[in-house]
Amino acid sequence: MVRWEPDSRERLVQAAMVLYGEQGFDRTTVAEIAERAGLTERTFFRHFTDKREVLFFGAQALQELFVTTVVKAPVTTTPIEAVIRALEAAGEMFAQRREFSVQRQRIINGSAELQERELIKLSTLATALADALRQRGVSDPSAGLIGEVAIAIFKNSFERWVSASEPSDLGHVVRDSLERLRDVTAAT
Amino acid sequence: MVRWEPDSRERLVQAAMVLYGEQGFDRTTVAEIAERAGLTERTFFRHFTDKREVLFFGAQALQELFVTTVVKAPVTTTPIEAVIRALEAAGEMFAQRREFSVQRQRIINGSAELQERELIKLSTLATALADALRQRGVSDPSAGLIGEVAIAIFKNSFERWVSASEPSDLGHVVRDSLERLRDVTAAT
DNA sequence: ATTGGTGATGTCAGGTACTGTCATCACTAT
DNA sequence: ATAGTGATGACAGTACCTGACATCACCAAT
Repeated sequence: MVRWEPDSRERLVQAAMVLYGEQGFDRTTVAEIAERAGLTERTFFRHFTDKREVLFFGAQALQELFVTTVVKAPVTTTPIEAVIRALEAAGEMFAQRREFSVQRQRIINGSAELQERELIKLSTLATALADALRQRGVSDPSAGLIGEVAIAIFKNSFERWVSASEPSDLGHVVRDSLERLRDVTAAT
Repeated sequence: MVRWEPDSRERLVQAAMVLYGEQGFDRTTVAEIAERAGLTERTFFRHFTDKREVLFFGAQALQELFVTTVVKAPVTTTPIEAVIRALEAAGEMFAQRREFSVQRQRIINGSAELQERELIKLSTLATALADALRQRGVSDPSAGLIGEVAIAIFKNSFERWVSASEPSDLGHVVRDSLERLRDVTAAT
């Protein structure tokens, strides 16, 4: 007889998604989540540092995808192009989980606390991108700026992609945003 | 005999800055702050929604400055130029409080929680900027993008300005970042 | 087969952030 | 005088999160 059911982590994520979706993040307690997953509150906090983190377990994978895409781009690729390719690669990753992404975003948009967490994850991504660019020899101040702007594009594109009535290609939205940025920043 | 000393709000801000600076944000309790200000914990939470907000009381003024600068810019001004002017105006505001800004930023950089709060304030600024641009007739998707990118530039510039050994002009740093962005996004 | 170590979980006690509710009382207007 | 107001205090309670120790299926070595 097994002492515990396996995949407790996944069960906690499932339970949290359902409850956050049904009652909202604020009105869901960690005790409820744990109970629904057949576990204890204490165990929840062994798997996730806090109540919010349960929705952001995928962030590290995304960051790794970003970084390796940038680092592995051909030497002739311009910095901005390398970064845009990384965003496109992320697009493919999200394409397979559109429904999940939409639900998750709905939950996040319903809670200021969750939005804060999302923003700091994106900020970490920006820093990671900047580091990857420096590895490619991009100058220090430019790397930081490109990282930030890339994330601005990503955020903007992702918002549009998630809220679109017709499922579209995130990669295309990203390209479109870059074009728009060029138009808009062009000197008069 | 007066029942209470005046300026309780300011006293709380003062006390919080000192204690956060001395012991760090995490190891400071609201009870300590209140005691140092000669008040109770409950009163702290009447003035500020949470422990972090005490460091962000100036955000609204900054936002108003941003928005009015953008809205009042001459009709002939391009969107990106209007936004950059707003950042420069903010630069003048910060110039008079450089020491305070440096100390405040040191505190924020020492706490992940405070960084989250700062990011959502900046995000709100981006939205406000986008709204102001729409008022100027900028198309919907562009307005959002410009707002985000403007904030990316601001964040980047402010970081450099605060960490510079020699006090510099924030407005110049902003201009410099925009130039850099143009170079970097230019199509090959 | 026995033994002992390991790792995931449970149990319990406690700290701190934050909230709701009611009491207090200088000040103000009538 | 009197009643109303507004900022504060007092106190109880909830929920997030942590530290410390106990439990016990599983596994490896003897």
